[in-house]
Amino acid sequence: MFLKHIDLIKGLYYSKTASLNDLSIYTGRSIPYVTKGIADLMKLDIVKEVGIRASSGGRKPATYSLIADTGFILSVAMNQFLTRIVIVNMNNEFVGEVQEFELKLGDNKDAIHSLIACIKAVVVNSGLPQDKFLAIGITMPGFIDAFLGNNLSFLKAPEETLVTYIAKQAGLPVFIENDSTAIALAEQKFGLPIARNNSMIINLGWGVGLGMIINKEIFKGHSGFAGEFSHLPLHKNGKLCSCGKQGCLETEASLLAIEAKAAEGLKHGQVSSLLKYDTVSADNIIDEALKGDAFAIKIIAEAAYFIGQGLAILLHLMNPESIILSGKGSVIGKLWLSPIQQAMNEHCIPHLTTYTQLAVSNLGNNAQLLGGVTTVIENLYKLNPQANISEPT
Amino acid sequence: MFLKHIDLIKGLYYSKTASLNDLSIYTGRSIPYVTKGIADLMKLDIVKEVGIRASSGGRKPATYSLIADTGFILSVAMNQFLTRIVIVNMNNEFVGEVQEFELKLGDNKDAIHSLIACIKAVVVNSGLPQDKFLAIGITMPGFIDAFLGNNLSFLKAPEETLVTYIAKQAGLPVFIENDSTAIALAEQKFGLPIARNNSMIINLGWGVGLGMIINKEIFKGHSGFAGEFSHLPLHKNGKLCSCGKQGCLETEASLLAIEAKAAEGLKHGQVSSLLKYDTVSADNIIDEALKGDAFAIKIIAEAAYFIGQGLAILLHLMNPESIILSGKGSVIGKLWLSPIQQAMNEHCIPHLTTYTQLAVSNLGNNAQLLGGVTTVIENLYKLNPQANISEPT
DNA sequence: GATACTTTTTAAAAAAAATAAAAAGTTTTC
DNA sequence: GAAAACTTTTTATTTTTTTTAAAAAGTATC
Repeated sequence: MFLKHIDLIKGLYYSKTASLNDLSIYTGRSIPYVTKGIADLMKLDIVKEVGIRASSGGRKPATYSLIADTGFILSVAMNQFLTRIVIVNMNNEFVGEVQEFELKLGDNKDAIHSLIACIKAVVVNSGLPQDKFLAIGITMPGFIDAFLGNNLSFLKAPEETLVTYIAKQAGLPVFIENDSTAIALAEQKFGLPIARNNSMIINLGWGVGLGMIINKEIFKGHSGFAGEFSHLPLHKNGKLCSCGKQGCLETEASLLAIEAKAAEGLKHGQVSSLLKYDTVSADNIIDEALKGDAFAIKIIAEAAYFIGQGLAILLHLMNPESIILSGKGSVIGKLWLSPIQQAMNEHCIPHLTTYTQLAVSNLGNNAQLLGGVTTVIENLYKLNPQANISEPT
Repeated sequence: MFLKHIDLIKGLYYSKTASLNDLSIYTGRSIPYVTKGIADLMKLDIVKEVGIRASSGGRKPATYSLIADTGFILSVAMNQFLTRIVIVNMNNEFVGEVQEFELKLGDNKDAIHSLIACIKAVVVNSGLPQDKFLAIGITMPGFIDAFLGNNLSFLKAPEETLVTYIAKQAGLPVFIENDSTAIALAEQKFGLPIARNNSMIINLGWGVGLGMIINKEIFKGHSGFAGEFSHLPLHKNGKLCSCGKQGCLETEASLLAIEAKAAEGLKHGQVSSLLKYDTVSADNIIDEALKGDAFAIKIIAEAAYFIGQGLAILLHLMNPESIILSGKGSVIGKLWLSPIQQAMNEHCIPHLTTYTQLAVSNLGNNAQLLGGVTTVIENLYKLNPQANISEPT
């Protein structure tokens, strides 16, 4: 009964409020079918009617929404150094503040236990009953095997898959996804309209990630490794990359590369407001660039130009509707835009750039957290319904 | 009645012989539905039962095929210099020989009229009644707007679209497609099994074309320009490309580039069996390379290495199941393979190449012609059925 | 060589979509 | 400014398609 209507729940979740007609279009099913389904969900107290919407001519449609506290999702967004956790209700609203935990992913045998402790703490401190949580969505860097539930790069679990281990410890279903893929999911569902059909989502972070939306769907390639933008062999700089090769794009264009360049510059006597910090972090550089520090702006623009070079290649191959700058680094979106556009124009077939819009995400630093939620929603059909959204028998 | 069963006709065309169960899987419809459909098509004398197939245990299935002379398709495969035309029946068999016509596409105001004359000649000489032809499928280089039916690069028609003009002159429906896309279509339908789901089809010809198969479907991008592999900005050689930029991949790796390099080498005193030709053509180079000429092999290997460099980028981004070398140049497939594989290994993240198979097409020089046929079959639903496969009323 | 297991085909029931009609608004027009 | 014409949503009915079940026709095994 409940499982049959998962697509309606997804449609309502992503649109927040929808009419029967909207849902018929979203699900691709007939209006009578949707009408019956919504009636069922209202009987189960999962959906409620929220009002009548204006019409451009014709009868005004009734609109429906999910009931916000029917269930909650725990979204866990990890990067190399920081883990952020938030609780989200069925109206896609954050419940309480985003909580941050310093947690080093690489070279840290204890990472998985720290992670579980953080998750438990957030669940307990929320004051919400455990059975109100639908599932946990964890998003993080690395080669993720979402099917088996393992991260091939970080967080090895003892003698079972990462997902089953955390699920057992936390007492909740767990789904995992790669951080860049998660950000692409978030942009697809909650971002700009031009990001929905054919879009390249760039994750500006400690690497330069790429999530691809092709024909409205996330594309991960034959074995799940598509979108390795960060390791495109574009430079002959001899710099060794974490992947083992030399000259990868990320050796010149990631936040890590920017940090290194800043440190190098300051050591050689660069004048900059960055000098006031003991050790210069990416966050410092972002802050000072926003305040107008010339040196900070220059090294960001340099990295942006290299990203633009890579994007020119992407443009030739994929001819996307849009390229969206998202992830941690996108909060200084405007600083990236013009050098990227410049590089793209220089390196593309004439006029090819006119078919693709370059834009900064409107999701800010929340993209990855929303991607974790989306990962759960997309996997809703795998949950045993009785365990969570209870169905009157 | 007929239109409803187009998907069954497509399934039978591509598989040549199929059981009801095969067709149910192919069309995604239930067996009762397929059973009724095939019965309908048999009444219309479009399909016949061709026998009973062996079974791996259980009742032997009846198998069905299209009746070969129900209709014919004219496939026209053009390149910069040569146009090849063949008639194909409903069992995907060539009827008569492939006919070749020298026809220059670029800088030739008369090209469209020459083309129409060639088509008319083939139709008349076939001795088949005009109304037995379903449609004409024309495949050629250039930016093709398959929706409107225009080639933005070559063959401008006076005051209407290219498709409507040729259709009017030839008295038959016309569909057009880009040559590399057509080759990808042919590989998808008639090529190796590994080319069906996620495959990059390389068209080794006067340029280096790319047709992408993503999630079992041809991907053309947001505005139809995806797959511009030939113009990836990978070289700093200063060589001007036909696209207006410098250093495109095709300036080093296409048959045109190979011709130029051969001429250059011979002028500077290279020892080679190529010296016996007045002007060296790509066909000569291919021939002599096959016979073992060291110089010919060397320049082909050089070009192949550059293609491999480009493919490394493709591999990082798309993580395909396979890369298929197809098109005119694939007849010397084995000469390309090892330098391409070498370059891919050198420029890819370790192990990434192990997930992708590199293979030479089994369709030889027929890929583009088969692509023209496929273009027609894929557009079958647009035809007025009564005009061609006649339906008893 | 009878029994157990597969696969295909046919028949009956259930589900979903397409169609048609009704209801409820908007906009146009005289 | 009210009636006609047009839109859009909702409800009811019919048709199409799928699902389920059963039968038919083989193959493999002990």
